[in-house]
Amino acid sequence: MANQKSVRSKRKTGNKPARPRMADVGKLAGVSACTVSRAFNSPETVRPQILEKVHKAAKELNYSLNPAAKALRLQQTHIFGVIIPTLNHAMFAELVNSFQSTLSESGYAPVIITTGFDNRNIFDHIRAIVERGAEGLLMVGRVEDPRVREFIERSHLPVVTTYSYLEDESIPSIGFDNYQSARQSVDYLLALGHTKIAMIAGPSQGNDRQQSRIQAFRDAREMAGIKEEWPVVENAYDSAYASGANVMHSLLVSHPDLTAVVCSSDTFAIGALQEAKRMGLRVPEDVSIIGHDDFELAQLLDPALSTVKVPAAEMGKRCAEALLNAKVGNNPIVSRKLNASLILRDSAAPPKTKTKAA
Amino acid sequence: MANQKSVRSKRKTGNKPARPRMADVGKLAGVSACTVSRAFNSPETVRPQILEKVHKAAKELNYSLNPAAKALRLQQTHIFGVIIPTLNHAMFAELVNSFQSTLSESGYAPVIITTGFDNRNIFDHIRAIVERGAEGLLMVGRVEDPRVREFIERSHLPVVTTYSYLEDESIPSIGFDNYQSARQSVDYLLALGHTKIAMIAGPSQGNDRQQSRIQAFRDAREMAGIKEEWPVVENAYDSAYASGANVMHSLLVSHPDLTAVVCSSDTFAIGALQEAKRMGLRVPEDVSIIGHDDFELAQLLDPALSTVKVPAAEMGKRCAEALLNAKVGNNPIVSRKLNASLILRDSAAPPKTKTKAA
DNA sequence: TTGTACGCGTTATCAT
DNA sequence: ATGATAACGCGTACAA
Repeated sequence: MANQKSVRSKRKTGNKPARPRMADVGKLAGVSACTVSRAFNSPETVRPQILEKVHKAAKELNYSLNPAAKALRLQQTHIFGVIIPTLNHAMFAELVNSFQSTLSESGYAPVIITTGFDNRNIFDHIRAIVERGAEGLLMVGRVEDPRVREFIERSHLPVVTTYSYLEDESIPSIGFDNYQSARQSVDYLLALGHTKIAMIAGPSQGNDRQQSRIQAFRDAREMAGIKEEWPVVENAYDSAYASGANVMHSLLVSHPDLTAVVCSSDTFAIGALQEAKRMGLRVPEDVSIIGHDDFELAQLLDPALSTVKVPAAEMGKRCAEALLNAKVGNNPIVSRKLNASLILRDSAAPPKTKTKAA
Repeated sequence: MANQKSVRSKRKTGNKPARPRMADVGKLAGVSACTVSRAFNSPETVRPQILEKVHKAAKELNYSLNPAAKALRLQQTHIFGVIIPTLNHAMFAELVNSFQSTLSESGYAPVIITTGFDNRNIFDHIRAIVERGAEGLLMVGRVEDPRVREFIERSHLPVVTTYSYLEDESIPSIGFDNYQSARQSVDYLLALGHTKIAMIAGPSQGNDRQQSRIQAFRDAREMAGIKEEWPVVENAYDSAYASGANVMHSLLVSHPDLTAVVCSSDTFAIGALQEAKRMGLRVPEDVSIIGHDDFELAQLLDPALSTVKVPAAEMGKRCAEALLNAKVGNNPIVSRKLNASLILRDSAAPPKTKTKAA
C-alpha cells in the first residue's frame, strides 16, 4: 500500500507549486502531520519546543490550513447564508452589516445572495447557498413558496427570518410587527384629526411587510368609520426617492384635498416631502407626512420627519446570535418581537381648518 | 481492507440522520457512486434510463452534493473574499450589491468582511478570508500594510482593489481618480470666483481616497495663487449626516466669510446643506456646496446638489468580471480607470459680490 | 457505458 | 507528548 511519501511524490509536477500540507510542515519540523494539527488546534498539548519548530516550519513554507479539508473532516463550513432582496437599501445594508459584525467574532461569515424583490426564483438561490455549505440561513419576511418551506424543513438547518415578526409561523422570526408599525402612524394621524390620508407603499406582491402595512392602513380607516376610500399607491423600489416624489405629485394633483400621507419607507417620505415643498405646500401645515424606517437623514430634514424607527442593526445582531446559539449551544431559535415605534418629529400636525375647501 | 459498505456501517449511529452520500444514492438506484457523480457532472455520458433512476433516488434521499468534499477534490470553493470598510454606506453597499449580482451568474459568491475604517487589523481579516478558501480578493483603496502586500504576493490569488484607480500600483485597481474627482469640484468653484473655500472630509488616516481628495483641494488653492489657508475638517463617518451638519455649523461660525464648501461625500454635503439652510443662509447665493458620490437623493434636494458621480455599480461589476476572468480564463487583471465626473446642478454659484463684508 | 481504486488534506481514535 | 491509521465525500484514471 502506498505510503504518504510516495503518494506525495506522485503529485503533479506541473508549473503550479503544490500547496504545502500538514505532512510537509511536519517533515520540515521533524514531526508527524498529526502533531502539526495539534500544534494549531490544541497547542497546549504539544511541547513548547516542538510547537516553536512547527510554527517556524509553517511560516517558512507559507503554510495555511486547507479550509475544504477541514470542513470535510469537521462537517462544518462556518458559513451562514443570507438571502436578502438587495443590499442597495439602507435598512438591509445596516441589518447585514450588523449581522456580519456579530458573526465575525465567532469565526463565522455570511454568504450573501440578493434576490431582488422578485420572489419567484428564491428557491434556487436557497438551494445554491445550502449546497455551498451554509450551516444556517437568514431570510427576510414570510416564506411563501412551499418548495422553500419543504426544503428548509428537510434540511434540518437552523433558519431565522427577520424584518417581520410572525407569531403564527413555524419558521422562527426575529423582527417587528409591521402591521402595528404602520397602524401607529395612521392612528396618530387620525387622532390628529386627519380624514383624508393616502399611502405610498412599495410593491406588495410576495412582500408580507408591505401587505401588513397596507392592511393596517385600510383597517385604521375602516375602524375610524370613514367611508371614503383612501388611495394606496404601490411603486417601485429602485430610484425610490424619485418615485416617492412622482407619486406624491400625482397624488396631490388627483386628490387636492389630501391632508396627510403615510409612507412605507423613508425613501418615499423624503421624496414626497421634497416634492410637496417644491409644489409650494408647507409641511406639516398643508400636508402631514409620516415615514417608516427612521433613516439617519430623517431627523435632519426640514421639517424633521416623523417616522417609525426600524431596529435594523438590532435585528441583524439578534439573528446572528440566534443562529450562533443554534449551532454551538444547540438551542432552538425562538421568535422574538422587537420594538418599532413611531418617533414624533415635525412633519405631522393637525389638518388645516376647512379654509382650504373654500 | 475495509470496503465502502462496512465503513458505512461504522458511521456514528447517533440521533442525527447521516447525510446521504453518492454511494447511498447509487445503492438505491442500483449503480455505483461513480455513476452518480457522472450523472451530476456529465449527464451526457450516462444512459438516460440510469440518469433518471439516479435523479429519482437522489430526490428520494433528499441528496445534495457535499460542498466541502467537492471543494477538497477540485481545489475550488467558488468564493471570492470582499474586504470592505462597511456596508453601512450607500456607495459600498451599491458596489457590493453589484459585485454580488455579477458573480452569481457564474456560480460564485462573495464572503464579505467589514473592517471598519480602522485599517490596523485588516491583515487578520484577510488571512481569515483566505483560509476560509477565498479564490480571489476584492479590496478597497490602496493597500498600505506591508504584511498584507506580502501575504497577497505569496498567496498567488487574483486580487483587485477598487474605488481608487492607482496607476503606480503592483496590485491592479479598478476605480476612479480620487484626486481628479475632487480637483474638478474645487477648480469649478475657483472658476466661479470663489476664494474662500472649506473642505469637509472623512478621516484620512489609512484612507488614500480621502488623502487624494484633500491633496487635490490644497493643490488647487496653491495653484490658484491663494495664500490664505483653507480649512479642512476631517470628521467621523458614523452619523455622517449629523456630523456634516455639525461641521458646517462650526465652519460657518468660525469662518463667516466662507463662500463655498466642498464635501468628500454626499453624506456630509447633505448635512451641510440642511444646516446652512437652518442657519438662514441661502444655497447657493450665500454659500455654495459641492458633494461627492452622487447619492440618488442628491438631485432631489433643494437646491439640487452639484456633486461628483461615483460609478459604484460599475466598479462592482467590473471587479467581479475581472476576478472571474482571472479564474476561468486565467487572464491577468488589468487596472482600469473609470470616469467620475462632476454633475452640475444648483448648489453652486458665483460668490456674492462683496456686500457681505460690509 | 459503467465500476474499481485511490487521493484530495484534515482530524479523531487509539496505541505507544 | 507523539505517531500510525482511518475516515470525511467526491472526482477521475484506468480497467472492464
